[in-house]
Amino acid sequence: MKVLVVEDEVNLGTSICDGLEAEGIEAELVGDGITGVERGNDASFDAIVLDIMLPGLNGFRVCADLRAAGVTTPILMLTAKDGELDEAEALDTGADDFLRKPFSFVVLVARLNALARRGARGYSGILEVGDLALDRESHRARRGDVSIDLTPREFALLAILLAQPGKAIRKVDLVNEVWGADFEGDPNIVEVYIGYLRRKIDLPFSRRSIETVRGIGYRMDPAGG
Amino acid sequence: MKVLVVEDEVNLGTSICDGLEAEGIEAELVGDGITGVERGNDASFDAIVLDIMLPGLNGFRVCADLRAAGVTTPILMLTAKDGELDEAEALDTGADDFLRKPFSFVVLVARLNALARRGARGYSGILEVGDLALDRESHRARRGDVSIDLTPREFALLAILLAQPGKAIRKVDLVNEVWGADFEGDPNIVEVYIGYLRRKIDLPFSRRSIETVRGIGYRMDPAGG
DNA sequence: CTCGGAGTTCAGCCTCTTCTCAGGGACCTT
DNA sequence: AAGGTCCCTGAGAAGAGGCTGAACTCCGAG
Repeated sequence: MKVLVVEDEVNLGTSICDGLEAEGIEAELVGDGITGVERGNDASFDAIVLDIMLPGLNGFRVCADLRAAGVTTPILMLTAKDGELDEAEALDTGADDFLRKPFSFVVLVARLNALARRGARGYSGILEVGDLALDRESHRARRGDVSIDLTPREFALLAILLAQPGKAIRKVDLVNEVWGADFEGDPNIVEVYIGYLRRKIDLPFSRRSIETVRGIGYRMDPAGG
Repeated sequence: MKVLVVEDEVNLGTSICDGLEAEGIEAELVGDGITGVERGNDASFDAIVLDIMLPGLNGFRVCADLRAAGVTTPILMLTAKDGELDEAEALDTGADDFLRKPFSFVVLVARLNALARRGARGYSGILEVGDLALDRESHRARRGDVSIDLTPREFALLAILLAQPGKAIRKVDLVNEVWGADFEGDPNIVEVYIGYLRRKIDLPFSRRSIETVRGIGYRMDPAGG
């Protein structure tokens, strides 16, 4: 197993690499986004760990560029603790997983193993459940042959639901993922946006793909509605 | 049954061990992560209770190290009250189950019994007895192929019963687990909710999985009805 | 500057859940 | 068989949770 680490903070980067090698994982460190894109094209990596804050190109850009270049290596993004929308945006730009800083090293290794196990088929650019699909590249949803425009918030929310079909996701988790952990507004915002989504992806098609789990949150029907 | 408890807080650790021994479970206490890894390699333990906050190695690390060393003993992690992400990470690093602090002792014993019974098979997120299953992820029950929606109260109650199939559980314990120790309403509430559950999981299937133990409480038929 | 889209807040309405209560039934003891 | 205790269940009140339309802010495009 061989991993590319793109991280400009030298201390963090070297400690990640040292730790990975202690686990028997080969690790290569690069310190900026441009080099990251260059090295990322090397198909011999089993996974890429990518910080968001980078000199040159930021992590989102690196990720998007790699995907645009046809690289399918699994990418795990390191997001800032208080970075609102970072995580949804990470998935949005083609990352396969993310880890919020500060993160536990053990968890990093576990996630990398999981990603590498899934291999390159993990990333398709499209999240699909039944006839409902979310295309990260065109930033739109599709129900069958019908394209659906979504706002960024709607997109982020739907991405979280589609990533775990069948799983009931608590409202507070949805807020954390889409609006950020430091969101202090009205939690009712989730219901409002679920309402928007239903009017776009369910009502016009007489479907009920987003199920309410009263007292908990929402669940994506694994059959897509 | 023999359990290893890894907990640095001496009061909590000894009270867990004393409580377990009162239940006829042999318990051994160690106070730091490094000793935890050493003792955890002893295959004679039927389960390991592991706190996350530990001196030396934290709980995630202990868990990962044990798994890396090929130890398959079921591990139950104790997670902080407000650490929602801890639980996902616990499962990620190889734990079989988790319990959020502060926890009820009865639940701890129940979970340990469930884990030990399952043995090294691992945590699936699903409690299953006969053809009756409780899926914690989708937050639903299933009888055969039929999905059953449950309210949060019904879900919690059924979870307790399913965790200890065949064991008669006292009504007062059910109240404590589901409604909390400070519940001061009508104890008849248990009967009412047992009734709700029966109407959802038994009557439509002509089963009798929840048995009344007169004068005591209720028991889950280990055959699932 | 104006317009429109996106994001958010809020209040009212409606539905479902929770809980209480009381009557009747089941079971046990004497 | 009588009486007592325990359990079951239907009805309904109270309240929490969820949905939605309306209005407001913010911001960028034209």
